[in-house]
Amino acid sequence: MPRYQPSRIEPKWQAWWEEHGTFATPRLPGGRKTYVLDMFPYPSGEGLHVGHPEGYTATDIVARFERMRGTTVMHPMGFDAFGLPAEEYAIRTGTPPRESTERNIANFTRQLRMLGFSYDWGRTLATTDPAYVRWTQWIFLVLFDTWFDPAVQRGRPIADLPIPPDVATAGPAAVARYRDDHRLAYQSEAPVNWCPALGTVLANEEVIGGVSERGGHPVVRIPLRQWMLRITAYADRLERELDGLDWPASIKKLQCDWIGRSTGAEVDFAILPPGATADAYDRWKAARAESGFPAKPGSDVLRIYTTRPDTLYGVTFMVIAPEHPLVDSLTTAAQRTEIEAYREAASRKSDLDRTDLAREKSGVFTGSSVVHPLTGAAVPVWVADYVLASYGTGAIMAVPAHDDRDFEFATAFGLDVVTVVEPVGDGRPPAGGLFAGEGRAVTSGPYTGLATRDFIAAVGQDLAAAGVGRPAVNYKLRDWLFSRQRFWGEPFPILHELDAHGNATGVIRAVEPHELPVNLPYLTDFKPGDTPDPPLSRSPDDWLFVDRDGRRYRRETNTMPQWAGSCWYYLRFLDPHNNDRFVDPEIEKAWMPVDLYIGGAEHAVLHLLYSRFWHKVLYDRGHVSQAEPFGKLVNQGMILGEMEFTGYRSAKGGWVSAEQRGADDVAAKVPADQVEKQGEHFVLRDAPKIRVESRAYKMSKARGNVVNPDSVVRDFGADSLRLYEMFMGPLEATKPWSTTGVSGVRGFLDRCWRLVVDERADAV
RNA sequence: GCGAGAGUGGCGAAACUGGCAGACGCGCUGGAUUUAGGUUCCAGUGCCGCAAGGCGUGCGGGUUCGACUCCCGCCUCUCGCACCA
Repeated sequence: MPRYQPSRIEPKWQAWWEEHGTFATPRLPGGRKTYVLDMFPYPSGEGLHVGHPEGYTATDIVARFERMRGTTVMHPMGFDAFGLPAEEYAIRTGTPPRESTERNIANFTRQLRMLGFSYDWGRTLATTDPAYVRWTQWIFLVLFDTWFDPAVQRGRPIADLPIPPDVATAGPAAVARYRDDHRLAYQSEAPVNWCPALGTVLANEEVIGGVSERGGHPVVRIPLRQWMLRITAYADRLERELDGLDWPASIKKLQCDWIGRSTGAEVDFAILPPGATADAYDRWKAARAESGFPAKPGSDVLRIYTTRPDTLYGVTFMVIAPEHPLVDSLTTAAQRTEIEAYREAASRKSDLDRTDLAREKSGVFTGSSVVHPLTGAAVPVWVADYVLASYGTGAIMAVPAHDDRDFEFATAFGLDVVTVVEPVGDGRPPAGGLFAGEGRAVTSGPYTGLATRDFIAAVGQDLAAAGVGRPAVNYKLRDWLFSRQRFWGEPFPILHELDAHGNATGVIRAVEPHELPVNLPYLTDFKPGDTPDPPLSRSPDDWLFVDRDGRRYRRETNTMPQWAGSCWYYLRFLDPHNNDRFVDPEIEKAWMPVDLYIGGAEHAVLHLLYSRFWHKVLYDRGHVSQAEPFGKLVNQGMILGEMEFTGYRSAKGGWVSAEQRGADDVAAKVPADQVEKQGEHFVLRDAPKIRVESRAYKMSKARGNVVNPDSVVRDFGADSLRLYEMFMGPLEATKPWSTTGVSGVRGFLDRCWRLVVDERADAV
C-alpha cells in the first residue's frame, strides 16, 4: 500500500460526493433538524484567507456529526458579493464589477470545494444575483410598507396608520406625507461626511482628524437626503429579546451597549425674553401647570434630558450642541461672532473627532440664560461640542459636582461647582470635588436628605405635576443610514414623481412587487462624481425615467449598503430557487431558527443587529414564524501571522538587548530558530543575554505574512489544514499561525495512516 | 475609566456534570536509516532527586472523602467600549 497521499485521496472523494449528491439537503427535514450556518464570505480578489476555514471547519464537524446521528442537516454556503472593493477594482481596471465578482466567486468556490466541506452546493447564492436582489428589494418594500405602532410594540401595515384629523382634512398629499414620515424606511436630510477629492461620502470610521483615512483629503459635513431605516423603533425589543439567545455574554453586552438604553427625565427650562420681569416667569409657570408638558418643546423652552434629575439643585449652567435649533435665538449680539466661528469649526469635525478620547473641552457662552424650573434662578447657556445633537434633546443641564464631563468643562471655563449629593456609608469625601455615584441629597430644598432613588421618584412626580418634566427613555442607537452614493449595490425600488418641468414633487411610490427586481443599468462610467450625486444618476434615460398612470417618475439613484443582502440570506438558503416568494412559509417554519451560527466577532454589532431587526419586521408582518433568527452564536477569533522576532543592532553591527536599546539602534528580523525562551523573555540562542521582542501581527499583504490555503493544501493536504486549525486552540481565541504546527499535524495523520495501512506490504 | 474573558510543562494546548493533571502537536534528548546534512521512522521528555520519594494547574484562604474545575480576597494579561448627559 502507498503512503498517505491527501493529493490523491481528497479530490477523489470530493468528486464522489458531488457526483452522488452526498450532502444535498431535502426540502423539509424528515425528523430532527439542525441548521448549521457560517457567516458567508465577501469574495475578495485575494481568495480565501486561512481564517475562513477555521469557522467553516468547526461548523462542518458539527454538520457531519449530526448527519451521522440521523439528523437532517442544513449546511449551505454563499457569497456576500456587493461592496466597495469590487467597485474600486472596477474603477481602477475598467472591468464591470459583475465580471470580477463572478471570477472571485468561482475562485472561492474552487477553494471551498478543495477543502472538502460538506455544503449543499445546490443551495449556493450570491447577494448580487438578480433573483436574489429581487427579494432584497421586496423586503425593503415590506419595511417601506410598515409603521411601528408603539401601543402594541410591533410593526403594522402603513394602511393601518391612524391619520390625525387635522392631517386628514389637509388633503391626500398631507396624508401621504404623514405616512411617509412614519414608515420604517423613510427619507431624511442627514449630515454626512462628504469628501470632494474622493468624490464620495465616507463612513465615520473612514474619517480621521477631519481628513479622509485614504489620501488625507479634507472632509466636510454636508446635509444630504438619505434613506433611513427606523431601527430605533425596535430598540427595546432588540435589547430585551437578546435574553433567550444562546450567545456569548460579551456579544450580548456589546449589542446592549450599542443600543444603550438609559432611563431618566426630560425637563423644560423656560426661556424668557430679554428684560422680562419676574412675574413673566410666574405667568409661564401657571400656564404650564395648566396645559401640562407638551409633546414637542416650543421655542420658549430649552428641553434637556438627564438620567439624574436628583441633581437639579446642582445645575450651574446649561450646554447645547452646536447644531441645536435654539442656538441662533439664544445667541446675543455680543456673542454672535464667536458662536458662529465655533459652530463653523464644529461642522467640519466628524462625530468620531468630536468624541475623540481625552479631548480638551471647548465651548462658547451664548450670552443668554434660562430659568431653573425648581429654584427660578437664571442659568447661563453655553454651546459646546461635547454635547451631541443626535442624542436625547441635544441639550443638557450641567451638574459639574456630579458629572465628570461637566466638571471638566466648569474647570476649563471657571464655572461654579455646587455639591448636592453626598456619598453614604464609608463617608469618604468626594475626591476632587467630583462624585458621580448615588448617595444622599444635600442643599436640595425640600428634597434634602433623600436617597438618590427616592429623590428621582419624588422629583419626577413633582415635575410632571407642574407640567415641566416627564420620565423619559433614551437610546444611543440611531436610525440606520441606509443609502450609499455607490454603483455596486441594490437599487432602491422607489420612484420619485416629477412635475411638468422635470422637478421632483416630493411624492414617492414603490415599484410594484411584480416589477422586481430593479436591476442595475449598464454603465460605462460608474465612478463617483464631483458632487454627492450617485453614479446611477448618470444612467441612460430609459432606465432613469419611467411612466406610470400617466405620470413621469425618476428612479431613486442611491443604492443600498452591503449589509442589505446579508440581512436575510439565511432565509433564502432554505428555498433558494423559489420564484414566488422569498421563502416558502412551510419550509421556513420547518428549518428556522439557525441552530448554530459561527463567524467573526467583527460582526457582533452591525450585521447581527441589522439582521435581527429585519427579521423582527418580517415576523411582525407575518412573513416568518419566529422573532429571532439565530439560536446559538459562536465567534471565532482571528488567526494572526506567524510569530515574528525583532532584535536590535547598534551602529557597529552588534546586537543590543531589546530593553536597553537606544534611539539609533535599528530593528532587525530574527529567524525563529535563532531564538529561545528564557523565563518571561525571548533571547538569542547564541547570546542568551540579548533579549528580542516577539509578536504576532495581523496577516496583511503589506507585511507579507499572509498564508494562502492553496499552498497549505498543496504541501500538507486539506485534512491537515482543517485538523491543524482545530488544534490551534480555542475557536474563540486570537492566535498566531504556525507552519511547523501544520507539519506536526501532518505527521500525526501519517502515523494514523500507518496504524491501519502497512506501507511495506505489496499493493493489494 | 467602564465592561467581558483568560491565567495549567520550554511553547500551542487537553482534561464534558468536582474523580488517574499535562491527551495531541511543537521543541528538546537518545536511537535507527543515510557517505554527511536534511528528510523519514522508533523511544524518552511537568519539576526536584542517583534512588526511594517529594512537589506541582497565577498568589492567599475556604468548602469537600476528593478541587485546574465550586466559593471569597488579591495579582497579572488579553479583548471590547469609551464625552450618549
